[in-house]
Amino acid sequence: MEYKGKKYVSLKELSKDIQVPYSQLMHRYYRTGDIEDAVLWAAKSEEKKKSYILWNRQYENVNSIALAFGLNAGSIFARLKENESLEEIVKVLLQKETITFHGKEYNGISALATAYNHDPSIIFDRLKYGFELERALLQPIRKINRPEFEITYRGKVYASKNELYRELGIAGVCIHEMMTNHGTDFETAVDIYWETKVKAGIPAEEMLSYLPVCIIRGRYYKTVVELANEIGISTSALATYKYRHGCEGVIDTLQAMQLETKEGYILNGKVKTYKELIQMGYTSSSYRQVPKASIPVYPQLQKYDFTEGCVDVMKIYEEVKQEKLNMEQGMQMNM
DNA sequence: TTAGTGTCGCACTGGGGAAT
DNA sequence: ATTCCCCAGTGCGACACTAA
Repeated sequence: MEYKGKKYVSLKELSKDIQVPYSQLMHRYYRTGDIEDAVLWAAKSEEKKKSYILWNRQYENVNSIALAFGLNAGSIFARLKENESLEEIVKVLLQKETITFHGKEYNGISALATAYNHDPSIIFDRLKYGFELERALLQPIRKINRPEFEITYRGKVYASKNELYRELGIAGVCIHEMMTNHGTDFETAVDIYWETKVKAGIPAEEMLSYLPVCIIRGRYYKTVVELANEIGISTSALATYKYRHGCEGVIDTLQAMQLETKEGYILNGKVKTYKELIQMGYTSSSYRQVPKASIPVYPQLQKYDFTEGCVDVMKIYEEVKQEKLNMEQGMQMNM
């Protein structure tokens, strides 16, 4: 074969001569039959491989690096665009652990975007075409003027779906996910989110990229794990109680758990359980002489108030979702 | 409480079209 | 060339639930 005017007896010889990996060259060449293209492709693949070498270790892609170091891949991507070395990026990110912007720490770009009341998708988009964080977050979003993107929701006209997301403070991914996971149409998906948001008392201007499990006096709990950790109870205890007692949400479960009491025995001013008394040498008849008292099963919960300012968002969401899905089904039945 | 199980959704990723 | 828009994924860890 011939490459750049020079003749070679084999691909192998060519690969050796121009220092391009043989297997990639062969792979491409036998599919396209174009030697120029194959060389470019093979060289590029080699270069790409090299670009993901970090501390003498080869990675498939940025995602695997992010995974290996517990970092946000998006942050690495954004910095790679600034031509920083991979080493430097990871080092810096490892030190910070989270994304720092204007002196505040955020757990990922998505959290940062919503903190600035942006739909994360537009921030991802902007980063994709090279915006730096500052610009991506602060530059106003241009108005668009394309009638084909216009959409009407509850009588109001929005220039695009994205504008509707911004106005209602619901990230597009939420709507998209609802549509794919529950097979709803666009309007029903928006209805479900919007109504949940309103009923939960979350202001429209607050952008949501997820629904919190619950809100307790202004604090959003993203997961049950987060809540359980904070109040000092295991998630399994919470889940089991909920399951066994048929509770509807996390808040009513906690309320019920708070009221749960068991028999205790007062000994020298301290509360002992039946089991402890037996271990201490009491017999099945003598322990009955010890004065009894009713004590809470979950003492760690007693100091919390789960009624005032508590919103069980997941419960509201489930109710609204069921109602809307039934309504949608009813509509289809009538048609 | 731990273990098992199956599902879900977070946080992107990617790619194309068109107005600006 | 840039910057919006749209849609369509997707990996995998986190999750809820259940049982023992």
